[in-house]
Amino acid sequence: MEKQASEVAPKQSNRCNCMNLRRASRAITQFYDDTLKPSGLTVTQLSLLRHLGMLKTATISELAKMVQIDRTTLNRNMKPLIREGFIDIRRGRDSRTRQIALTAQGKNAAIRGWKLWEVAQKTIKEYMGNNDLVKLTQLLLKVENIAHYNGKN
Amino acid sequence: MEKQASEVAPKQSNRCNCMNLRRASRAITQFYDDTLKPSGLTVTQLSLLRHLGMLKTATISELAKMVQIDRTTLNRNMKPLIREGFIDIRRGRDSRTRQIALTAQGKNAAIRGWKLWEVAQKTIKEYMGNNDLVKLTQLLLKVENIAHYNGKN
DNA sequence: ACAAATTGCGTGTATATACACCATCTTTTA
DNA sequence: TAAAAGATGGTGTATATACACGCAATTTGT
Repeated sequence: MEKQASEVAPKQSNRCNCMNLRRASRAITQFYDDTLKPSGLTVTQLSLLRHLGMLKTATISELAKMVQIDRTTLNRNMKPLIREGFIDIRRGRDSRTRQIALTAQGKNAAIRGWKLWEVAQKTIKEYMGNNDLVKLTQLLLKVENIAHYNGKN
Repeated sequence: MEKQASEVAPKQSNRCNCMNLRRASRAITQFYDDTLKPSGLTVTQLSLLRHLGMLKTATISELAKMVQIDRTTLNRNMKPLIREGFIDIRRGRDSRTRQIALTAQGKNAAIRGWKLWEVAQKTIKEYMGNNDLVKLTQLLLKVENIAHYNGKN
C-alpha cells in the first residue's frame, strides 16, 4: 500500500462514506465541466445528448431509466437543452407520453462536447492509472445498487 | 439480428467516469437521507453539524475549508439549519467574519442524526465488504485531488 | 361499457451546488 | 495617512436533484 498521506483534508471528515463520495463527485464534476466549457455544455447535458443520440427517440421515462436519473430531475435538466434548441419534444401516439429527439444543432453540440469529453476521460485515466480506474468503476457500480440491498426497505 | 437492448444501454452509459461517480453519489445520498429521515436531517446537514461540533466555533470560510465545500454553497446549506435553530451566527471580532456555532438544539439534532448515521455506515460496510470499502475510500480521495493534477489549468 | 387501477408527465417545494459579481472591512504599501 | 491590495462574505443567477402531489390518458377488471 502506498503512503497516500493525510494531504490537506482533516481526518475526521473522511469517515462518512456518503460525504466521501459526494466530495469526489463534486471534484470530478468541476473537472469535467471545466474541460467541457468551450462547448457550452455541462457534463450532465452532454450525457443526455449522447444518450438521446443512441436512442434516436425516447419518452421521458425511457430516457430517465437509461441515464438512471429521477424522471422529474430529467424533466428539469432538459429545460436548458430545449431553450438552446438542442432537443425537440413532441406528443407521442399515446398522448400521455412525450417523444424526445436530438435536433441537428443538438447533434453538433454533442459532437463538439464529445471531443472535449474525450480529453477529460483521457486525463482521468492518466491520473488515476488504468487499474485503479477499473477498480473504481467496479466499486461505484456496486454502490449504485445499494438500494436493492437486503437490509433496506 | 436480435436487438440486444440490454447490452447497448449499460455499456454505453457506463463509460463516463464523471457520470459513474454521480450516479453512485445520488444512490448513496438517497440511501443515507432515507436512513436519516427520522432525525429530520439530510446527510449534508448532519455533516455540517458534526463538523461544527468538532470545531466549537468557526468562520464561514474555515468551515467551508474543513468540509471542503464551496463557500457560497455552505452559505446556502446553512439556511435550513438557521431556520430550525440548530446553528447560531454572529459577527466576529474582525467584523468581516461570521462566527458560527451549534446551539443546544443543534447538538441534540446531531446526536439523534448520528445514531441513524451509524446504522447507515454499518450497512454500507456490510454491503460493500471491508476491503472494498477501504479501497473505495482510497480511490475517492485520489479523485478529490484531480484539480491539483498537472494536466489541468 | 364503465369504474377502477395503472401509467406518464408536470409542478410546487426544498435542498445542493457553484460561478460571477459586488460590498465591506482590514492590512499593506507608497 | 491615503491609496492599493487583500480578505471575508452575501446575492443574483443557473443548474442539478428528488419527493409529494395532482392531472390526464390508457389499460384492466367485472
